[in-house]
Parts: sequence; structure tokens; C-alpha cells
Amino acid sequence: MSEVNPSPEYLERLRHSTAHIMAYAVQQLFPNGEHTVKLAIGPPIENEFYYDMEVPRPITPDDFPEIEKHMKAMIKSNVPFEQETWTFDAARTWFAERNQTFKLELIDGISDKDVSASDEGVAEEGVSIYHNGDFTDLCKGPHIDKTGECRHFKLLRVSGAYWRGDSNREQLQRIYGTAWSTREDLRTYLRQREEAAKRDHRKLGRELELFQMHPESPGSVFWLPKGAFIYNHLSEKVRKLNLDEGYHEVRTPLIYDSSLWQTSGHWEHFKEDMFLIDNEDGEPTCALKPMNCPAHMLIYKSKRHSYRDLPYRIHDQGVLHRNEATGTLSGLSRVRQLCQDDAHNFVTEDQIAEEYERILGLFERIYGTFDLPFRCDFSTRNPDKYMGDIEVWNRAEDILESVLKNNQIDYTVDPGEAAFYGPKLDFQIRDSLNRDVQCATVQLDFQLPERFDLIYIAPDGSEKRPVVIHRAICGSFERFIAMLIEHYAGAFPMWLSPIQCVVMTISQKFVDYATEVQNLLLKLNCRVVLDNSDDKIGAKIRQARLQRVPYMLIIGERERDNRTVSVRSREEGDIGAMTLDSFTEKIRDEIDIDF
RNA sequence: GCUGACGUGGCUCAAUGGUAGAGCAAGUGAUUUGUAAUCACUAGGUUGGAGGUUCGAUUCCUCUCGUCAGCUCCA
Repeated sequence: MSEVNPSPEYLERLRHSTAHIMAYAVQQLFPNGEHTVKLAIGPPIENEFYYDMEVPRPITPDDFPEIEKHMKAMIKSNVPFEQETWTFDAARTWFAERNQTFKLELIDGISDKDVSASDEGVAEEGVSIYHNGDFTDLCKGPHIDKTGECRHFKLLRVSGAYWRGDSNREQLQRIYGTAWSTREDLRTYLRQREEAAKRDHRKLGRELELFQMHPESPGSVFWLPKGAFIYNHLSEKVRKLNLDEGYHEVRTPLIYDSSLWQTSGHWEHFKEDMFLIDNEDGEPTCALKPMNCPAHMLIYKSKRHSYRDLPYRIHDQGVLHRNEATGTLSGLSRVRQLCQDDAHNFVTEDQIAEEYERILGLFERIYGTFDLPFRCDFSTRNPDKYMGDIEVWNRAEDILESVLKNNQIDYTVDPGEAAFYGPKLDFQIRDSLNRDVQCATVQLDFQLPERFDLIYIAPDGSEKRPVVIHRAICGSFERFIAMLIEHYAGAFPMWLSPIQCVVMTISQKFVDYATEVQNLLLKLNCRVVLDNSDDKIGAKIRQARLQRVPYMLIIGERERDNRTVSVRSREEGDIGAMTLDSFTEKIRDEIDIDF
């Protein structure tokens, strides 16, 4: 039976089991379903589950009621989940009779393994099979006891997914659903999703007039005045922080001859994703930069560097263009034109550790300011695909790991996921829909210094190869702002709010005093606007609240006569009248901050 | 790029083969207001674009562009 405080492990079993029930229900949708619906895999995922299958026609959300009906029927019958072990031959025969080619492929995969190594759930001499009622599936389990436990579920969405995640193979239909042990938990989860959708940055971006997109330039952002303010303000703060930390800021071209991209290796790997410029013969000869590093290599190389110059740090917020595939574009999170708080730090091998410490210090300054929780993926060397000296790699990876530990950063290791030219740290933040969004990245690079033949002069006068650290703290400002919008649900902290105060009059009679208040605040570099329209005060407040303005200053007869303002704060509501001095004192520290 | 869904005034949505409608926003006028929407009037759409079927298309079909959910990719 369902548990009151279900363990994560129980919920996984529950969701996995619900996926089986759903697969059965989809089979019921089609005549001869067991033979025409080809099942692939159906695992539980965080909070949800899915099942991938090949079906005679695409499933749409319109099919959900019918699928759910069949699911409920099986749940109501409360049949048990029962495990059996079949021999490979028996399983092959059974699934072949039912035309379940994906399952046959899975069985082959299992039989190829050394089964004596007792892979979990895989029997020594065969495969694990689960039945629930009339439904039979190849599955290592585990499952719950009876279908009746899966009462609290809902189908959510449908999409395509490639068999085995390979875009060269069959594309299947994936149906997502969610399942919980109680009705309340299900409701809570669905409500959370609705709440999250309300803070979707695309929706808020439109409502708060921060930015817009147009089909005339898909994937590139039109920043409206308020959004542009946030963008520029943020970029300015980051720029200042980098200058304080010893970075040299540069500005570099957008367009480069293809030879540069050949040198850097991008031509070979990423030509398809670059915006190219053709000559008269239609041959691409130039490209818009998708990243800044080659430009910075040229700058480094333009003079001889002593070990005394290192670390040499170049910061660049240049405009980048990446011709992302159409299907991947998404709001501000995945765009074709972007700027990063990009930097390249040229260091000696001995300086790697300290430089990483310093970079993580920047993280704490910036992410701490926004109170953003992040975690880190540490991608290590792929044994089959790496360049450079294995000793250097090992040392570098040890350094990165110890830096993560020293700074008590929550990280997971992705073995073999590093690029061939160096190990990397990717910093992830959760967006409002609980999706991981990658922002920052810190990557060690042994390759570009080779390709560009970079050197520095060591104390003994010999020429040595520096190491390059690619780093961005915010990552793309576009994506970072998307995340901030959702993190704050549009209610930016005072220092980042495009409008910090609205002075609003009770009636036209008080415009003079209201203007005086406005001018006084303007002198303090407060971003303040005056609402002297004919609307009633309630309407003005509503308007300002919808725009998430931090402070509303209400000016009527009392305020004018006493030379005060009545303050309504975004967070606390009406906080009463105060003198102008006490208000300016109150906001003095909020108006502006540095990282 | 792939699969699917969607695209109607600035925004949110209605109209299912028969002259496209509402609310909000906008404009004008009235009102001069005390903490989340004052009232009235006016204007605004060849229904993303192109082709087709039909006496007639927002509605059906094809192509195309864009958006969204995912998948693949992500220097």
C-alpha cells in the first residue's frame, strides 16, 4: 500500500510501475496493440516518468483521456506486479512473436554482458520479466506490489525521442507523466508546475517589457529599455569586478578570416554552427566569431611574455554569434547572439590552482549577491579522446577536485565528459521549471596554446608553454538574466530594478510637491518616475505592483502639508508616512551595490 | 536538424465551412480621487505567409516561417 512518507526509492518504483501501466494503456489504444505498439524503455525520472515507444500514429495530448481511462481500469483492478526469470531463448521467442524489436535489441545487449557479474536485476541465466495483469515487459524492476498504488498520476506531455539517444536511429514517441503516493502530493506537484510557469522568463519578459523577439531575427534578442538597463547594469558591475581583480578588458572584432578558425580548430568541428560570410564565388572566407578565445590568443601572441607577466588575464564582453539549430532556440536561454563575461587567463602550470581559487572567489561574490544556489559538474578526461600529456591532465584534475573540495562546492564527477583539450567545471543553476541551466564554465585548455604556439619566458630564460583557462562567471548574460527573472519572479532587487520608485499623486493638486520629491530622489541617482495621471491611487498602485516596482511613494494632502511621503514597499506593503530624510536614509544602501 | 502541438487586433482568449467577437491595453472626453482596476465613447484584425479544395476557408489539404514541449547538439 502507499506509504505516508514515501522514500525516494519507493517513489521511483511507483513511477516506474506507472510507466508500465501507461505502456499497457497505449497498447489498448490500437487494434492488435501488443504487436503494433513497439515498446522501448520507460524509466522513472525526477518527479516523473516516461515511456518511449513506436506507435502506428503520433500520440497527442488529445489521446491522454483515453490512455488515462485504460490506466485507471488497470489500477482499479489492483493486480500484482510479478517477476519471472525467462531464458534468453524464451524471451527472444516471446518478444519476436510480438514484433518487439527494441526489446529484442535490449535482450541482446543483456546477453552480451558478462551475466555472471550479476548486473542488478539481471538473472544469472536469463532476463527479468515483469507482469501486471495482461501486460508483460522486459524489466529489471523493481516495482511496487499492486497496480492500485498508482492511483495518483497524471500524463503531462508528449514528445519525440531517439531510440538509444541516437539521432541516426528511429525516432520514438515519448509520453511523460507524473505519479505520487498521495493525492495531496500530486496536487502539490501540479500546482508547483503552474506557479513555475507564471515566472517563466518569456512571459515575464513580455509583461514587464524587458525584451522581445521577432521572426525577422530568430534567436536574437531585442532588449527594450527596462531589459537593456538590467543588461547594461549587470555587465557594468561585472566589468568593474573583473578590473578590480586584475583582468585587462579588451574589445575585439566580430568578423575573422577563416584561417583563424582553421588554426583554432573550430572550422573543423563547428563550421556548421557558425555564421559564415561568402565571397563572390560562394566560398566561405570569413565568419562571425562564436567565441572570443582565438582573438585573445592573437593578443597574447602579439608580444613576448615573461613568467613575471603571468597570470595574464583578458576579459571581453564581445558579441558572439552561434548558428544554433532551429529546434534548440528557447527564449533567452538558447539564443543565436549573445555576450558572455568571458575571460582567458594565461597561466603557468604552477599557477593553475591559485588561479582557480581566485576564479571561485568571483563566483562567491556574484552568485552570493543573488543568493543563487548552484552546483557543479566536473568533467574529466576521456581516456580515448584527449590531447596532451597524461601527467599534466592528472595533475590538473587533482587540482580542480581539491579546489572544489576546499571551497565546499557541491559537485558531481562526469567521467570522460571533458573536451579533448582539457577538463572542465560547468556550473548549473535550477530554473523555475526545475531544469538545470548551465551558466558558468571554467575550462582548462592545453590545446589552444599549442595551436597558436604560445610561449612565455621562464626564469631560466627558456621558452615555456602557458596553459589557458577559459572562464565565464555569469556565462551568457542573456541566459543569466533569464535565470534572474525566474529566480526573482520579476521582482529584481532594488539595485537592479529598472525603476526603483514610483512617486504617485492622489490628485493633480499635489503634482508640484510630487515633482519636488522626484527631483530630490533623482539627485541621489535613484531611478524614479512620476505617475501623475488621472487614475485613482488604487489603480496607480496596481500598475506599479504589476511592474514589480520596489517602492511606491504616495503623495497627497497630508504628505504635502507635512513634507513627508507615504511609503508602500513591494515586499512589506504600506509602511506608513516618513520624512523625506528618513526615506532616503532607508534606501541609501539599497540603491546601488558592487559585487 | 528530428517528432509532435500551436499561430485570430499590443496582450489574454472566443468564433468549426456561411458577412471575425470580448476583456485588458491604446486614443478622446468626463472625473480630481488615500493603498491592487472610475465611467463613457472611439479606433484597431484581408485570422503568421504562399498555394490549393470549395459557390464560399479563421475553419479542410499542401508547402513555408515562427513559437512551444522534448530529442540530438551545445566550442
